Amino acid sequence: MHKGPRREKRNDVADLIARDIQAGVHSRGAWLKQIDLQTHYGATRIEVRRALDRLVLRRLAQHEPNRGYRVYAPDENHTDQIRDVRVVLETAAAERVLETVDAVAIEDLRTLALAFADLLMTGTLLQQYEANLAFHHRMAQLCPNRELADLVLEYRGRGASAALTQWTTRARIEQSAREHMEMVEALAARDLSRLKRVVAAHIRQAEAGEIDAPSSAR
Amino acid sequence: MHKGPRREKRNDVADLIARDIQAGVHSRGAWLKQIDLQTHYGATRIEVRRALDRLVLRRLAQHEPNRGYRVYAPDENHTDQIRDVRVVLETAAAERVLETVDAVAIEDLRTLALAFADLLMTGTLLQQYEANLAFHHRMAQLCPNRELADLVLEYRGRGASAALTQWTTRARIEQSAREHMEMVEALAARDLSRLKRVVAAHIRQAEAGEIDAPSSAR
DNA sequence: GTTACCAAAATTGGCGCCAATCTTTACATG
DNA sequence: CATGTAAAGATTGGCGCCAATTTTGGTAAC
Repeated sequence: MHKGPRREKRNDVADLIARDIQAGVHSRGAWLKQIDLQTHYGATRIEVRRALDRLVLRRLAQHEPNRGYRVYAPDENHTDQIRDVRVVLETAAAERVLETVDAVAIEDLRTLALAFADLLMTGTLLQQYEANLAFHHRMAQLCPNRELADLVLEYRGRGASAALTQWTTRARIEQSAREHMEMVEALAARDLSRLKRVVAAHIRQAEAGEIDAPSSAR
Repeated sequence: MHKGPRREKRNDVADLIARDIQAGVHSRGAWLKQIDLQTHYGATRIEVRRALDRLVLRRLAQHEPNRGYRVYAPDENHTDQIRDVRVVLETAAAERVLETVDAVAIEDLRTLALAFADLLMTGTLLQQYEANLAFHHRMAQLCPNRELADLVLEYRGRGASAALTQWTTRARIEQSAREHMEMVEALAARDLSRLKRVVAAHIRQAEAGEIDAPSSAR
């Protein structure tokens, strides 16, 4: 387990630790000792240091000189703000997707949305997670503004992943699957306001009606 | 010169280099050689490396393994995309500013806008640049979503700075000053659509009429 | 004159070592 | 038994060294 693939450690270590922080493996306030991290993640000392430095920039850890790094679990306020930013970015991206997408790409997306829906019955959580990721990645790729698309994907990795925190009930996952389908339908119908509404609701994990005011998060 | 204050080198070196990149000291595409940087900024090798790593995360530099770091050099198409992202971010931020700003803050902004306008006659380009920066920094600070505000400021540093590339004529700078004032007026009048229009026009450096379609940039 | 190739120089980037600092333990003192 | 103090241990974090790689400069061959 401790010897994953060797490619691109440069980003990976920070992402792995970030994932584990959000999954609760490292409890908040706990010290992130460099020795533990290098043994646990199979990384070298320098990679660990770089990762810790990046976690500070992401506000997932804080640094106390000569003491070390400790987990700084994002407070509720902060995660709300990140979610708010995601709504801004993804609705803007969706708007640009809608303007340029063609029928082939829409069918492609529909296939991915259906694949996710199918896995609700038969798949493991990991498979569902990956199918969900595939759908959103494809959606981002359809955004003609690559810069915006990259930013969307970057911020998807920030807030706690939905698979761990928000897919609490089967009903909630099924709701996500329905929202995927509705995005595809809105794209096919070129219905911009509907698309933006469902994208925002999907991120906020709220009913589409509740999220009309794009301002609640402070 | 090479012995600045010793506090908090951890962030400072990256910020110093970032500032110089935006000021044009390091031309785009140029190699950021570690030895040059440590002599020029009076920093150690490790500080330079950390700074370079952070500049990559901020997308102000690119890393090529075993070659080094070079100043990020977006092509024209990419620059358009970054500008498009800035419109998305700053209009969203402006919307959130409008919802929470009070009369005192508006007067504060008006003072900064007037200070910029005054410098059009009397000030140097550098003073104008800094007054412009002060106005936009204050505007960002008024955004209750800190994450969004930080992202706005980060993206202001990407793309070429307006002072060097877009303030080509006196008329254009005066237009910028007028737009600052109009933002203040729109805030005071709680006129959201007007505010968004002028913010978008300000970024695109186009007349407010031309930019209604938020989609032109690919 | 141009191209191919090889050697030398320069640069990056990783690793180990060690000093500085903080924490813990042991001990002495009241 | 509590408390203050000093030594020992553990951890971080910086510095120098060196291998890997690329670029440069020079030389020979065509």
